[in-house]
Amino acid sequence: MAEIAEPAAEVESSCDEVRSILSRVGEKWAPQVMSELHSGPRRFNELLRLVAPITPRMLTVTLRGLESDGLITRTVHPTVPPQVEYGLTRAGRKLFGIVSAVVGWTDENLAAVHAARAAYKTTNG
Amino acid sequence: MAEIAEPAAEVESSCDEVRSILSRVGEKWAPQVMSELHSGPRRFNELLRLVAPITPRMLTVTLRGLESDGLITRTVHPTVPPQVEYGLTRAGRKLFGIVSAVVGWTDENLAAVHAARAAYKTTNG
DNA sequence: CCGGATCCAGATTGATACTG
DNA sequence: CAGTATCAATCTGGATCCGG
Repeated sequence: MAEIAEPAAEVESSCDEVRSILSRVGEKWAPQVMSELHSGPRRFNELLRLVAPITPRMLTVTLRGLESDGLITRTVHPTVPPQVEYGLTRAGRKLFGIVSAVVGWTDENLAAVHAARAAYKTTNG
Repeated sequence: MAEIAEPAAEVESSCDEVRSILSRVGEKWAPQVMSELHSGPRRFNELLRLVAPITPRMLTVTLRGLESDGLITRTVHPTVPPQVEYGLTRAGRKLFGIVSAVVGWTDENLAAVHAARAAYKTTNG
């Protein structure tokens, strides 16, 4: 299992890959979508309601992005009306665990972040 | 110490804050800058060389962003010529630990990511 | 030496309406 | 149900030149 707080020496090596992942989960709606899928597989319109007020277009874009990086699966059931189910892959679940660590960090450091922002605003514009 | 793989229930609460942090460390040059500062305090032109080929403007923008969130400190030494030293704060070091977890994830799942991208390209675009 | 100011191209996001 | 199409607005990163 991946440990955090490792000194990290090889940030340079796969640097672009890391950034692409960081950017992916940093997209506007990605964390919420992954969070909902972490509870279990969901269908398009379920996500549309759960991740409100996301638009259909942005949900599609977000899902396609996550799918293209192998973080979620898209399963089409050839029924009438059509059913499409989205779910986290194993890799996606692991990555969401790390995102959760960022959530934990944010909770712990929220005061510090706000203080820094206020101080920055005071010092500068 | 923050543990990863926590189920994460409160992603909604501080959701915007989490996203702002995710976006911050997902900025183009932020991981490299934090990586260099993790080794110890650096001056502007040192970073300019180490994080090449970053431009002065983007280094300034990146440093200001990280500073405004309390992830790095900016210390001006009133000498001639002026010296400015940048360093990670305690919160910044912790957050970089989490970023390192993403680096680890990327190393472990690089093959899966590439396979997913290839498969996605084949199926679609 | 350490940036700031200006201008610009491309990427991201959103509102709205429509379809197999 | 599960998306697409189109248009507009905003944000981001970069090139270049300027200043304390």
